[in-house]
Amino acid sequence: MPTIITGQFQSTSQRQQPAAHLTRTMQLLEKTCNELDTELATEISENPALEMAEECRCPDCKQIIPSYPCQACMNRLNGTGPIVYVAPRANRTYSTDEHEEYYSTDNRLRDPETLSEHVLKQVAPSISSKERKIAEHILARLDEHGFLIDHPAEIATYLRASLKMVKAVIELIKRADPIGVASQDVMECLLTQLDTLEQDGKTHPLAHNLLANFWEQLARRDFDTVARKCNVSVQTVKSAAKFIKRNLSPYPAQSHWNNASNATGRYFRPDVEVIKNPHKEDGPLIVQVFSAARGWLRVNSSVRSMVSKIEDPAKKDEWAAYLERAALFVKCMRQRDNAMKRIVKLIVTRQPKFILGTDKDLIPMTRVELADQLELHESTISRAVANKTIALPNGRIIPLSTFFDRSLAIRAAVLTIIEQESTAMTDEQVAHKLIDYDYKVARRTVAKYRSMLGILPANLRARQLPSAV
DNA sequence: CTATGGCACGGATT
DNA sequence: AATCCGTGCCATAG
Repeated sequence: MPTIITGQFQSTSQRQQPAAHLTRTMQLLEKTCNELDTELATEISENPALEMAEECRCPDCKQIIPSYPCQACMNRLNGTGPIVYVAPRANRTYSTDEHEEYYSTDNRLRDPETLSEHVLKQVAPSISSKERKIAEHILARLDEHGFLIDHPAEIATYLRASLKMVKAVIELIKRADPIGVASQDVMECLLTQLDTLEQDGKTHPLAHNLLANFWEQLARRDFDTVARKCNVSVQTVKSAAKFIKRNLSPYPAQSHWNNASNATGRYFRPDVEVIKNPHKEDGPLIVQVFSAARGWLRVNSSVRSMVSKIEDPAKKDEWAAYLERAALFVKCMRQRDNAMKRIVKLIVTRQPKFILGTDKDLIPMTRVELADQLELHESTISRAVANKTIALPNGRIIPLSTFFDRSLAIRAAVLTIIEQESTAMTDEQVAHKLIDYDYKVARRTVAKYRSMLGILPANLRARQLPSAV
């Protein structure tokens, strides 16, 4: 068996590759490390010729090593850009303090669980099976903020349930952990949260009235008018507003996990992790690409030697097929890991400032550029990046696709401009200011970015930016 | 009259 | 081929 660890696949048609290898590798490439885990488990259980050795081997040089990463390979790579290596998920070294928390207490990293599952778990025990079906449907129809898309009546018709029952289930869900989830709008959500707080005895006398009747004025911080109409002092109104801002969150999904861009969830355990060099402060970044579970995946050698001794031809074929399949799987798995490694290495090499710095340090790049440079097909990059997440040294876990976000840096610039403004700037003015930062965008586009950032328009933004609506 | 947001078009990206 | 993104045009609110 020739070794394949250095194998790369070419997009050129100069040599017809066996399709099975290629497609299988691509399938594996699409999977996140969590999905790969289950894939691997079934493959191993179905195929006796495949084994997961306990010994720890370096995926690069294949030497037996005491722990990841392979010291020899690290030394070899030292000095030339980031150190990137493939690591099994279970075996982690480099547990600096800040790094350790990823795997223990930090609840962003518990097992993957979507918002829907999270809520369903809470309400399920106390409802009937019919109600449960309704709950499932409702939870499947939440938008990215955690609001209900459909009208309750629609749901009732669709599921042929009574409107009363649907409403009851919604009420129940609204009281579950991200309080206010499945509300129909911001207002309903806030009121629900306030209600729950009141039941706990924590409340502000003015809060309810303010929310229900003076939301508009509150949003534009027009405290004077409110104070006059309520017949109380401005100070009281301000304290009530402060109470609201501190204790209530307009978007239920956001309080649950801060990354609003993924309503589908599964953004918890990263596929890639970048950490600072624990030995040298300014040393090369250390990057782990997580692969299948633990240990060293290989074809079981005792099975192989046994097969050659089998007499019965039918039996022999059967086992030979197992062997072949195992070899294929191992090969594809290593190709997959190798491709991931190369891609991630290039990304990290190109974006050190973003990884260590902030959003505005992101250098725009496209998948095509990477594909050219790595001599891979652009769809290969797409697969490798899709649905994957990366943990940055500062603890944030973001989608790998963020690196290909054309406008992230500009949005960051918009944010800083507006934060530093003395008087509220119109979109036009912001657009003009952006030229100083070497960004040329239309006024309309600034408006889009602004709303993406959740910043109110200039006329409602007299002084500061409350993060509401 | 000005600033903004909705709609939709076209070009780039995947 | 499908999707995403920036932008222009136009209606509307203040």
